[in-house]
Amino acid sequence: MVDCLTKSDVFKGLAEDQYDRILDRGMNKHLPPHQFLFCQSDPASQCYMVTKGQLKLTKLNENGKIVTIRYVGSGELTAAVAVIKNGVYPVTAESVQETEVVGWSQPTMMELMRQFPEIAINLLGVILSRIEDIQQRYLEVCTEQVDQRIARSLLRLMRWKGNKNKKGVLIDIPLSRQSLADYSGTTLYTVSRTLSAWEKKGWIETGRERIIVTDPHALVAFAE
Amino acid sequence: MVDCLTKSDVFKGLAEDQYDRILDRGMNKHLPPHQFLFCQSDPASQCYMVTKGQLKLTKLNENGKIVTIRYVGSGELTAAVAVIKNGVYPVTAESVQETEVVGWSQPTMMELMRQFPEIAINLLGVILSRIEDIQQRYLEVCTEQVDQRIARSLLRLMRWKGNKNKKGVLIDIPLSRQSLADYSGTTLYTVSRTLSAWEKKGWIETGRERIIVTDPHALVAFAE
DNA sequence: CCATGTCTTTGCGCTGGCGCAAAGTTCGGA
DNA sequence: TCCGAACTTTGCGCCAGCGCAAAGACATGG
Repeated sequence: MVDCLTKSDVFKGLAEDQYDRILDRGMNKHLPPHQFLFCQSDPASQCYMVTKGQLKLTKLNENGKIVTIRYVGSGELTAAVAVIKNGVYPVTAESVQETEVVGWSQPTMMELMRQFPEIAINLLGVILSRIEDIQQRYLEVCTEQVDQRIARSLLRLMRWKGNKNKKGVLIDIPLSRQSLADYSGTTLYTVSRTLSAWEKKGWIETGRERIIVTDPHALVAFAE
Repeated sequence: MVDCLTKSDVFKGLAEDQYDRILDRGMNKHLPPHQFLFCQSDPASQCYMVTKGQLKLTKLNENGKIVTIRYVGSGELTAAVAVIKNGVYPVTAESVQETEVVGWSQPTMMELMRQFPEIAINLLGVILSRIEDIQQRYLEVCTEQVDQRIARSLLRLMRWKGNKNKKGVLIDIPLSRQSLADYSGTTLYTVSRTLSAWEKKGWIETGRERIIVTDPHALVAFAE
């Protein structure tokens, strides 16, 4: 039995007891912060649903340069590639904080999809949203200036994991300048300089691995 | 009845007569060059399979800057979003040359997927490959230099639609400097300069909207 | 309370690549 | 055969953003 607040979109439309049975077929795993769940180029054996915490999906090029493809939060599924193809993981998954996941092997997932055809259809929908997200980010990185991209990244993270408090909206994961740079397709230095400028303008408030967006409206306008 | 050389991966595993019946459920469309099949932000009503020619999928940002997401050739499916979600097309599809497609409406596709569950599974596989492609391109545009990206784009197009002849491998679609720039996330000028340099080195041979890769090996090495 | 490691900031110089402008090339149609 | 439109090339100047270096801020454990 797993303590999962958000039921994954992949399993929506299923009855509670069916959902429980599906969870029982999976393997629970617990990850301390900064632990790898799977690595790029490893054979893809399992797909995972995050039940607590969050994963960061990154991709490396030949020269060791890194880029963050997306963050995966509670209730979200990842490594769908392991469900269908006998391939390798195209990305690396690393826990951001303490994180819990449920993993299903390829045969198990196949069996579940046959038993509950909803799942395949839902999975299609989830993956399509993901394509749209990465296509949008591809467009941005090709056509937008660095500071616009940083603004959009912040807004994206804010919508995904923003916690409203008296000061503004806190992005509720440990987020270093380097992490934000990897997520925006730029460098540590440029992120630092840009955030400093925005802090002076009163748009955000920053701390060590912590960002509060105090004026989301200004950021949205800036991102155009 | 449609003259389609390559059967789409989406319909593989189906018997010939089933395939024919599926094609009969679709609507044939013929497009002259540079015609739009559908436009970004239009309600997504149909998904399409290309049976002849090729489509270019592009995406615009707010300032009118354009980027090419991918090319779609004979036998490939596109606008899968129309199958599952009641959303809008996230990209614009434009014919490169004279092109023929078959289109299916959302209800028809849903019905076909229920009748032939293979299709949903195949579709998942196709879409996953597409995610991997765009994720890889996202990595490249974030981490690689412009000339490396142009090299990779050329190689990608070469593998996709290369025709070997005595001189080398001809990329067999009309491909302007501007198109290659849109596909590589750079500008017309930079592409022109880069191709000129490569031509001097004897790696390629160029003409108006035409590129022959005479030394693929050198290009591969350059792209690292 | 200090020590050590990690994260952040900022000055500075450099350069990859953008984009204008203008000339050259190619193609199709009249 | 000539014209005009579309495509391509190249010189030139400029600047956004990179990345080193060095100093500062913050957190954790002994």
